[in-house]
Amino acid sequence: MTLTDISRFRRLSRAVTTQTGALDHSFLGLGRPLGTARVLNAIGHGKNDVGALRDYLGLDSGLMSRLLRGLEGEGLIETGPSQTDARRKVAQLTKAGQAAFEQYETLSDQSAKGVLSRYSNTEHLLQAMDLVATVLGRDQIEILIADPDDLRIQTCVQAYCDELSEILGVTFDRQTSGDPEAESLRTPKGVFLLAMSDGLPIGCCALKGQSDGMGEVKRMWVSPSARGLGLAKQLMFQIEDHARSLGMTRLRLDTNGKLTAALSLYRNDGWQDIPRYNDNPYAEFFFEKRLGSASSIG
Amino acid sequence: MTLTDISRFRRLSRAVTTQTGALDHSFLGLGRPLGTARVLNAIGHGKNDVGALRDYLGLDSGLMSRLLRGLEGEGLIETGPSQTDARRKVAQLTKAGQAAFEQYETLSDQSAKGVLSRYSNTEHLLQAMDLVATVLGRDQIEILIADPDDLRIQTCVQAYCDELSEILGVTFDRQTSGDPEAESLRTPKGVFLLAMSDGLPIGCCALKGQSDGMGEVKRMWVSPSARGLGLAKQLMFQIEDHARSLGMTRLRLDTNGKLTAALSLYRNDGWQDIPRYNDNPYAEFFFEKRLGSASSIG
DNA sequence: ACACTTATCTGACTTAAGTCAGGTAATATG
DNA sequence: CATATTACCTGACTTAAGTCAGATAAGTGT
Repeated sequence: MTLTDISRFRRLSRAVTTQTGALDHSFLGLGRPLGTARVLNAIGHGKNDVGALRDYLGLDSGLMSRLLRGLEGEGLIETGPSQTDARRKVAQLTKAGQAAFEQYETLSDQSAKGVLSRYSNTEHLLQAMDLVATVLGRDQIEILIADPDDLRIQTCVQAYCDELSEILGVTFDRQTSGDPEAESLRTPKGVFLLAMSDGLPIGCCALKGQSDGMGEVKRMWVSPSARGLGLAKQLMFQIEDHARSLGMTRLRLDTNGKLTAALSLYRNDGWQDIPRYNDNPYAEFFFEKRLGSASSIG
Repeated sequence: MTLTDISRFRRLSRAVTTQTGALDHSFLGLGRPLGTARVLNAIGHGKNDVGALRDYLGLDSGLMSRLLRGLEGEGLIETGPSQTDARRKVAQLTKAGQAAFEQYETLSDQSAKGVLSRYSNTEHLLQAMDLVATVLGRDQIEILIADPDDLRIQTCVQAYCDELSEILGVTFDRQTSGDPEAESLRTPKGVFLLAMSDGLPIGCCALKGQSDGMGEVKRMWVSPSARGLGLAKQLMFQIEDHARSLGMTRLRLDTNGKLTAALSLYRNDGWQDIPRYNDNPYAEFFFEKRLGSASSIG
């Protein structure tokens, strides 16, 4: 790590503080203090539970209470006890609150448009932004179990297919590659993991349940903007954990020789080369891993 | 512009607010309020003039005064009247102030290192950060006149040569290409423009004075991180303005066919193809532009 | 039913930040 | 030289933000 690298990063940091400072400041243009505006926006974005709100915004419970009271006084929100636990409170936007929220949204969108229009190669810029945001927000990457039919999973799988088509130089057809039945990717047979970073799906990995304690790993994909962070390894680790808790003892997967990063991931992670076990025309390498026992899912 | 583009940008914005919020917050770890810390850091970074400080940090004169008094009370700075104008004040770090400043610097460096170490392809990440920072900080790009021997100019010219070598596939030698005498690039004969974005040199362009109202444009270069912002056009516009005010009536330049962006810039900007006028072996295209009269340098 | 925990509220604080109307000394201008 | 103007200072304010110690009501475990 050279000194110049650091100064280059700090340049981004400064640029970004200024810019987002300006963004936040623009919120003040609507006449509400920043704290109040933040609460209003968080509620607008679907954070209704007061406890979750406090957590998300990092506010003291006393302060939170007062801010909510203020918004209530302005007629922008309504609060009431949670249905499941009357100690908890939930907040909702009133019609007036929805209107105020949309003002903020419009402002924010305009600001974003303004920045994006400054640069001619928008896609290039957005990719850079994706990468920076993913790296800065790394702590907030969360891996969750999703349904195979979930729209976010579909987005990932589509990206996976598009990318394979490009790398292999032929159209990658899901059916031909042996697209698993959705049912075999749901609990209790299997599982579909989805990696999310601040609302954006950035990776997935499926575990397909078979018989005799055998499982197959499919659709391992990590978005280009999230590569180099060790996400694939993390996904694989969790897949193995799930496999164990589903009673599986062996895992298999197939892959293509052009996916060198995947090959080295598997080989460094205890997978053994085995002979072809299916007729997937895109597959050139086949791996198996025997699972040990002890483990836990964090 | 699609909705997704906007949401992708806003994702960066959020990630970055959080991160830089954390960065700023780390400043609080040293027990000084943010305002005080900002003033101390600004002075440490060479902003000594109190008026310039106020301007830079956007503070009210009363507040500024109090913050300075506080730092003085802690023994971290010393202030005194400016030598040129006794109404003005200048502030300097004391030995203790220097030590405190370095604590902040160390903290900031560590934080930057931490983020950079999260991602394996550091250069790729830094390029993305450069691009984002440049776009976000576009308003702060400033073009100034620099001496040909200025280190920042040398950095740009070196990058220019390296890049040409790569594009042309042969080592680009400055001497062979007709490296101009430094004197012909200084006022009153010519000018060397330097584009800076928040402390980083991101582009340059030289105007070489010749005889008979003739000038030659040399060393037009814009950093990859700053392309697509129209900076080359801006540089060229200012070069032409300087040429006029130096009494020039015609400009020439040569370029290589592989530099397609440059070719279209010149052709769209009123330059006429002319026959070869020198023996620069790297040059394949030659242009001339006749300068009109009225103009001003903003 | 009992003590205990949890989620939110309230009132009384503190601190940071910023605003504004003069005040003073140095400098610029006619 | 008298009269602005400028740069900074001071004191009296306001607002936003945050802290903390109870209070209250709802839920939990034995």
